[in-house]
Amino acid sequence: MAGAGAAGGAGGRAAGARYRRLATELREAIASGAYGAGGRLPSEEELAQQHGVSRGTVRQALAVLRANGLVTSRRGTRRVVLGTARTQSFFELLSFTRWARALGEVPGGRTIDISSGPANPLEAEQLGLEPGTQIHRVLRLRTLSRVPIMIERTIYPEHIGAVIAGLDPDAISHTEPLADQGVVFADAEHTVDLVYADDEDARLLGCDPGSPLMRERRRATDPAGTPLEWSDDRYLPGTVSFTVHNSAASTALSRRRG
Amino acid sequence: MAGAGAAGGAGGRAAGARYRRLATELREAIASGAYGAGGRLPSEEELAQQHGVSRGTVRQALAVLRANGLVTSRRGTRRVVLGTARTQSFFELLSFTRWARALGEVPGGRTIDISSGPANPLEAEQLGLEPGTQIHRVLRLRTLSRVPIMIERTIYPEHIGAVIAGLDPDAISHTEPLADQGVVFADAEHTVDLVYADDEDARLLGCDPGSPLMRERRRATDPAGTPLEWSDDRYLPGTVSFTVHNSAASTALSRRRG
DNA sequence: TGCTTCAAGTTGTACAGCCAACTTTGATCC
DNA sequence: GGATCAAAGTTGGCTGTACAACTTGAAGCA
Repeated sequence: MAGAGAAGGAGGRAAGARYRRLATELREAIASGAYGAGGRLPSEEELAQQHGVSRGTVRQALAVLRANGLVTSRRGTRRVVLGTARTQSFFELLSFTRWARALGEVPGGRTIDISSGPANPLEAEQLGLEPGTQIHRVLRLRTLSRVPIMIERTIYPEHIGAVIAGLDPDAISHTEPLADQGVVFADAEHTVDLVYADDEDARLLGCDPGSPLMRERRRATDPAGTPLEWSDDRYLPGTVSFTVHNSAASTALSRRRG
Repeated sequence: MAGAGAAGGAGGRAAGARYRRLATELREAIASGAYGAGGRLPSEEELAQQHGVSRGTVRQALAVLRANGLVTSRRGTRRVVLGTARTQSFFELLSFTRWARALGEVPGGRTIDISSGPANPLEAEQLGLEPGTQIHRVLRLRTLSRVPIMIERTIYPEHIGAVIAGLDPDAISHTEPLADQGVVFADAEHTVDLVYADDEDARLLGCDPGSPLMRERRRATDPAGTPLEWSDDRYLPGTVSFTVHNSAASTALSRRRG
């Protein structure tokens, strides 16, 4: 069996690459407590034989768990289980709706304003376009179980905005219909800081002007690096926190001045 | 030349693994604009020949850049340069001193209080110890160019605290001496949210009690997953922001309720 | 012009093997 | 009893090979 290939070879019953499926299986096994809290994983060789794959494929799967902070990884000893699970996915961070549902809460959204027009220089830079290019703007109030939580100001390039504009105005999720239309979100950059509510923020969120808010600014791109959306989300205090795992091996987090 | 091995084989002049050195070289090449903004990288095969390594090693190096959000990565086309550079390292996030120096500012620290004693239940959980175990506590005011920026409350398990206690009280960095003593920081989990200054915060930072602060709570561990420190850092508004890059392939960021 | 088809180029996935570096354990020795 | 050393076990690192999946641009055709 030299060179089985990705989907054409032996397995091929489910979707995705073999190592991804293996990573999911291992994540679920850990979550179910199969190895215990703080327990040791089987050796790479054992896992390879158990699942009928090569050691290289096992290592790819384990690298995923490692990056998510689920297991340790050091030379000389078997891997140790750290967190029992972290179901959080890339999309739960991108989509307010997905996130809320994963929490077991009821997401809501009221579209305050929707418009399109030429991008000002700032907006153009955020979306990597030339100033004056047509863009779409959406302002929405987001709720959890009918309670206002966050105010969301998003801008889209024209080809994305056209899809958004065609949606049901009462649609709760905007991200999911995009995915259905074949728009692929691949990367995102999130910046978190503290700002003070302006008059519009205060009116919509029901707080005082000048009161503090958690701000998350986000730029999402497709696999080619082309910006798909840029958003400025402002949360009422006490409603969210952001958690990051990083390691000496792979760092994606940074602290910035101001 | 089948199976050259890590440091024993051909190269071996500098420190670290071959793919890490290659990743650094590529990062610097990108930062210097060698491939232009938005330019294309050479193919994996070309890079392999240019640097005298196998394609597998090139791919390991590129995976690092990918995780840092420096380049795209999609099947069928050459990689495209995204960000021009992100020198930020794991340690600049861990160490206030390292971070400040990378910014070109002068870091300062005044130790307000240092003590040791048995851990209360909360502290014990944060460090993964039994309640009542001896721990060390440090309270410090951090400054940039003599201006107060942040208040830092850190606790250490005994074996680390012993090293801290032996330091010069005026030492600016605590993390760096630990590294010199052979303490290896491998992983960290950071949680960012918004809190209101208590009386102590306000007195030390020179703000009003109840005024908003950015809080970063951090747990750092060694390669085996054993906690080395737990810290609660509170920044004055407008002094910092936190940025994260994540992708559908590897997610380490999550948003949480409250 | 506009469309399809094809071929070349590039990255993704998977396999196999080898050695190095490190951890742990147990045996040996003093 | 305690320190030292050897061996086994495990992960890290690197190479080589093969094929699949995808992107792109050019050729060909209507």
